[in-house]
Amino acid sequence: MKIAKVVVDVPTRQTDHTFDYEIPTEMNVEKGMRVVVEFGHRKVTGFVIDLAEVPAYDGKLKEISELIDEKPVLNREQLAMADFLTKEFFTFKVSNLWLMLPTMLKGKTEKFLIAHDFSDPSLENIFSAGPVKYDLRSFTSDQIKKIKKGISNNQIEVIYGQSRQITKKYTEIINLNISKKEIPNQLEKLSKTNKYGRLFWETVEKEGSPLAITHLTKEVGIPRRVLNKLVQEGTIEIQKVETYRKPLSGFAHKQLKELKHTKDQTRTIDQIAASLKNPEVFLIEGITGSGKTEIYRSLSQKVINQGKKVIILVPEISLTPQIISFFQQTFGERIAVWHSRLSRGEQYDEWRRIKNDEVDLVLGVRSAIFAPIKDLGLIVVDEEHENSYRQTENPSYDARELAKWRGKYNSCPVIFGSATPTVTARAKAEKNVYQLIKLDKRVNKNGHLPEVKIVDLRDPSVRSKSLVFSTPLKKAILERFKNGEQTILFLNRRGYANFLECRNCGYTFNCPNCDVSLTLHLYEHKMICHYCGYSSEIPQVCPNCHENDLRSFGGGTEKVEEEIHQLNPEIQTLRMDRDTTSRKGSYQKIISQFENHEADILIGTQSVAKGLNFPDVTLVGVLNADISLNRPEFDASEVTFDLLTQVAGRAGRGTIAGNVIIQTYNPNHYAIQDAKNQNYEWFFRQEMYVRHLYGYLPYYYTIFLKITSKEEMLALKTALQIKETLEKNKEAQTEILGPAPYYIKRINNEYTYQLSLKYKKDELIKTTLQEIMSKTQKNANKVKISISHITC
DNA sequence: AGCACGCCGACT
DNA sequence: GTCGGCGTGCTC
Repeated sequence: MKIAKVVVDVPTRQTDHTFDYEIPTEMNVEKGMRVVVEFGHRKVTGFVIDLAEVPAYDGKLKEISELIDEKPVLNREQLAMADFLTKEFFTFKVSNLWLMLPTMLKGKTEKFLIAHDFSDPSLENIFSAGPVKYDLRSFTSDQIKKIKKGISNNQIEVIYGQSRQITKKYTEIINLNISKKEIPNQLEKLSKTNKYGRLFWETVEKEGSPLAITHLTKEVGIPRRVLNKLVQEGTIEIQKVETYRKPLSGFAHKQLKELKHTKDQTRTIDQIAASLKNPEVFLIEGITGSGKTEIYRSLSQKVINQGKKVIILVPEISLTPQIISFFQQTFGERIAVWHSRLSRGEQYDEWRRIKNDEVDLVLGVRSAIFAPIKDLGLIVVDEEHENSYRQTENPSYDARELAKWRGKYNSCPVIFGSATPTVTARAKAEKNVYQLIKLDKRVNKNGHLPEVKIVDLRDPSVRSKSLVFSTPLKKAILERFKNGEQTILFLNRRGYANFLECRNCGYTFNCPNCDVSLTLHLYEHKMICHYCGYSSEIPQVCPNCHENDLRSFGGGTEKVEEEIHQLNPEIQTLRMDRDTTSRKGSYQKIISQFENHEADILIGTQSVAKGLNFPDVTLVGVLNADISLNRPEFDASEVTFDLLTQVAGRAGRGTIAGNVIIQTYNPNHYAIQDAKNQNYEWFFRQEMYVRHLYGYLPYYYTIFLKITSKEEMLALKTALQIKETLEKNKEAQTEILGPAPYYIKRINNEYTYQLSLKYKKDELIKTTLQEIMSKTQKNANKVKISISHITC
């Protein structure tokens, strides 16, 4: 008997294993194919991840109902990758398998109903239009009863189908029915006045066939009717062929001139090139402008020349047309891009190009690490410190961990590159787990680092009437405006104010569902909770004492904008935060407006800190460096240091030197001091000391368990039970901290308690966690448990 | 009795 | 995730 081991598309702990199905004799099933199987009383999609001759299950096996794919959609490496993810990140196998497929293939098997008998008039208007999706929520209980009855007496038929249809793009091309040698003959036969006929044959002679019809009609300018006539004559034929939707088709295709490498670049390239067959990890610690991208390009070329392939990961924000064309200039059509702005069709076609071996290099974001590329010879993770490489929503994973995994699997090097590497990565380099390469010189020697000044907000002499600007920053802003230079202001908080208080009675406005204050958004005229989305009107008087003496605290980007206008109404501002960039294209629009000097000041959150390049910006103001510093996360200092270093890099990119002003209540904090001095190595030493002191990464791995319930005591009780189980099944050195209330205990009326596990080496704890997850599934609707495993 | 509702467990 | 089985408790 031929048996398929199937992972069914039912993402729960209890079904997170394979189910055996018999393969019908005529069915050609391979590993990595999707199938439809009967599972209980319904049909679901499943992945065949293994084949066997003997069943592991005692009961009677069902047969596979349907084969979805003619060829495997997942290769062996991807199946193994899904395995790794399940073990490392405690996620469901199916969910991990789905991660590897383009959206267009992510269809579920759904139930549809067709009525054959409209004897019941109330059913007629539901079913007269054809098959109806069987969704209990869309019917009334009365209708459900009738439908069930209809199914049992065969008046209604149940069919199964895939929820998403695959679309392909077709292009019409012309094929010649005559040989090329006969073209001069054809030309001679034409009458003098037949200019389109002449144009057609001349084009075919010059460009060869087949030719796309759109090319002939749009670019060459031959009317369709002329082509139709040629078809009638029998000299040509029109054929429909499938073509790829190419996101790169609009890009210019100029040849890259050979770049001269600096000594540093040559040294780096040689060092990595010497171990292209080893699964080594290199960490390039290179300041901005040290020419890392050219190193990646040059190494990719070497790898591809040896017949191998490359994945280059970059953060979403860095995947700009410039970097795409940089790689395209060398590799032309043989590259694929992968990012969230691709349409479903483009994504599917890029995926197929990669799978069909038509691509040597994949340039993409986090999820590009799943690309089905064969014969990997190099993996690059640029801006290694970016936390966007970690997906926190389920199924969670870390692309950096996967990069290392694929490096080992393919026995090829992995390069992590950053100006400010994660402390964890840098520590591994210290222990020679990674090979450290430092680049501390700029390719363009004219670039200069901006001068960074720290303003101590505790100092009364710098305080002004303004809630958001100190006197030195205010002065600097007005100066730049006078000189016609541009300024970027960074504040990691959107809205107008994050706090509203009655000065008469002290009443504060909190979210009714969460333990947080409501944020005042003047632009939308609402008080909004940033955690659950609750919103209410902006109050005019205090609901407690009815006095009209409300005051706001904790300014956000809207407040900054308002104060700028109060400072000088002539200053033009642009605001870039989640509220102004939610619409498609709005992000790009703000950038180009600022580039064209339509505004003097760009105010924004996170997004203004990263990757932008405005040569005319000479001042960068960080309004409150403490917001990210005070976050209750173990890596708050690291994130702050990275952020400040990045923001500072936005100033003085042109010919005029730049200035950076950082406002803070913690002027002596090492993260702020080291960012001021742009001294990564110093920061690394001090952060390592702190991490050691508190037992955090990289000294200990950390697993966070969040236990959430609508009933607070149930959450706490479950957390305590889990702790007890863990205590009994762990290595001696593993520490379990908590349960402690999550830093916001109540979100959306659900209470969260947290356990933190710290360990150096503990395989036992992982199995214990898997067991705990499957046991507590029983009252999953009352208590939710989520695990996050921090490895980088 | 008749049913609505919630909980539980099986699913190859 | 989804559905059937089963116990509980409410209504007629």
